[in-house]
Amino acid sequence: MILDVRRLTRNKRAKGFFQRSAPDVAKSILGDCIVIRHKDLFLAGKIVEVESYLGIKDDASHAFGEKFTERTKTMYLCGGVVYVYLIYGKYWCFNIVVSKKGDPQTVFIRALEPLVGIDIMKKNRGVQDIKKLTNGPCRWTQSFGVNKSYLSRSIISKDLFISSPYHKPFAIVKTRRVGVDYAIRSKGSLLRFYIKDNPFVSKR
DNA sequence: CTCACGATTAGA
DNA sequence: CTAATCGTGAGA
Repeated sequence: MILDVRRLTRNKRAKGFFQRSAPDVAKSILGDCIVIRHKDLFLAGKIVEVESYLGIKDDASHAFGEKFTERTKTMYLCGGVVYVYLIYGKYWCFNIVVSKKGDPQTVFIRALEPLVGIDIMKKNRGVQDIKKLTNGPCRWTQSFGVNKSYLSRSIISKDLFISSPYHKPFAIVKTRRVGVDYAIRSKGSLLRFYIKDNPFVSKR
């Protein structure tokens, strides 16, 4: 399968795709590619692991109980923009805001399979092992050079978009979300989805 | 202004 | 298993 940027651009996901519930978007985005322009080159990876966050009623969500702060206000925008935040003082977590304006649901991208620009990813992350470039939520963002400047950016643009250039059939595994045991009420919900047997899914 | 902490990772 | 590391948010 040849994956050039032209082909990726032709199959771009449109605005309406993101105006649905987080679990719906999360499941249908599996197997898609995320494409990010890095300087004058494009980086791309296949989305192999995601989680959905349900917003106001989800006690694992930053927007639980209608929490509205400088950080979370982006989550209340209309679906189709990026929500990034810094964790542990050094890593960036990348989410896509979905659903309608005022309903802060998000899809958290946890792992990719590297496709285009692998040499740049190695350089950005300072790691040579391809298996460790993108197999975690803050590993792939490091490889792709994601930082605070991505906050509130559109996920339907020339330099940053989701593409569905092909879809080989695959099985989807549903599990509990990772690292949200503090969420008494929703920690047991099956809101994490990944492609069965894909070697780039993050380790527990 | 102060201070506890995290949707993780690397390393012992 | 634990330390790292700092912006954010809640509270004084």
